[in-house]
Amino acid sequence: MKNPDNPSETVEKILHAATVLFSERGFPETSLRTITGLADVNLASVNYHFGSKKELIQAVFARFMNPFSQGIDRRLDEIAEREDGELDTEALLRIVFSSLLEMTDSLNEDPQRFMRLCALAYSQAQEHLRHFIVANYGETYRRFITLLRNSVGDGTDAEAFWRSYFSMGAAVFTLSAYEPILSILRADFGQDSTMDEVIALLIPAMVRILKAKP
Amino acid sequence: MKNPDNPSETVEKILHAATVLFSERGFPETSLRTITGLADVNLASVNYHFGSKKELIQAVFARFMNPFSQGIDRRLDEIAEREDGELDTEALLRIVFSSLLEMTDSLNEDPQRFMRLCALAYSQAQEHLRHFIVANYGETYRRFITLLRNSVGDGTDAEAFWRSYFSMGAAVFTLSAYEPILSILRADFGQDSTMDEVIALLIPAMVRILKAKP
DNA sequence: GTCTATAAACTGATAGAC
DNA sequence: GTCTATCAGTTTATAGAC
Repeated sequence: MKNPDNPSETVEKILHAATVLFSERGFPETSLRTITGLADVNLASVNYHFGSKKELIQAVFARFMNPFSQGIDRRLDEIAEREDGELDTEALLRIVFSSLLEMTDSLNEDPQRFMRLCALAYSQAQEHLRHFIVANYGETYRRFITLLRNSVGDGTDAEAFWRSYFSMGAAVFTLSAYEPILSILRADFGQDSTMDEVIALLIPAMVRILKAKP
Repeated sequence: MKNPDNPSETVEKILHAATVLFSERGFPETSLRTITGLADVNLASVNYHFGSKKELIQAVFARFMNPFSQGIDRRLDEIAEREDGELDTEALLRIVFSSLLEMTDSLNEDPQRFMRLCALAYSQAQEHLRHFIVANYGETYRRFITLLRNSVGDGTDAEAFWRSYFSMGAAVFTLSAYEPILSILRADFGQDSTMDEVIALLIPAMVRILKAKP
């Protein structure tokens, strides 16, 4: 992007439209024409402002990931400063989810959309995107995962490693498909759940996966 | 397909090549030219044998899903016939995983490939595919999910419902990304895990998610 | 059933006027 | 910074010869 610190109105319109369309259809299924059409800007403006479609995809992620990783780092810093800094498994998971919701709230975007983009980043042929994410946010990720490993207690490294992916899968899968799953719950049981309620069920479930057997 | 019961060699070559390429790149990223090139058949043969790219995608799924759902039904039938038919949560999960591995083994395909196709079916714009799966295999799914619900004990329906999706996410996410996750385990810990070992860790983790609190 | 050739419709990207 | 027009490359799908 030409000037990431002061995005023009056109840039913001493109980023929002791209977020909506990418999360609903996937990256290759969404053409630049569809994005510029929804954003009501000229087709050529994507290449002018972002350079290419790949760089637009990365910019969409950076818009979410920058405040998200900063939120996690800030919360970890605050706890590290305190003498009695508690860092049990549940507290660490709460840090992630509160950072996630704070970020989507301040961007005025749906958390499900961001989770869906994350799922797409790992299920579609977007090698450039995974490299971009690891290169820019890998440090915060490694800091967190080390703390998480220390919080889950004994057990072999390989066990703890796979359990962390089991719990990540539970979270990413459920939250990225939140709306369709919810519509099944409504149809089959006539019930409803807010995302806060789902996260309240999800956190203890993740703790139970992550913790070594009692 | 013209004659699903006796697929020609051309049809089988196309289905295998499509399985490999779709699972590695996703559906829209894989062109019919790439598929017919790898299968070493003529470009026009896909439209001749399957009608369209959409129907090819559905045929790829049917090849896996038919023996998979039949395997689950057969095992459930066998247990239902026995007087002492045990149907606890772990036994039900073992039925799914043994049906999965039996199916991929008899097709001589990689289970990870099939799990990756499943993840893609729900993360890409393939509405037609999700309809196809629900229409053709929904009955076995509902039979299984009812037994699973009965096995997990008390708790509200909404809780049990969300927990079943948490555990499904843990399984689909981990197994569909088995190779890339394994390469991280090798790089960071110098360790290795077979898929059988991962499933052996996964089943108790899923049971712990599914079961209401002790 | 298999092939070639081609239609018809997209795609991302860019040159150049304003 | 925005626009039109267009290029060059791709895609799925099909018509028609063999």
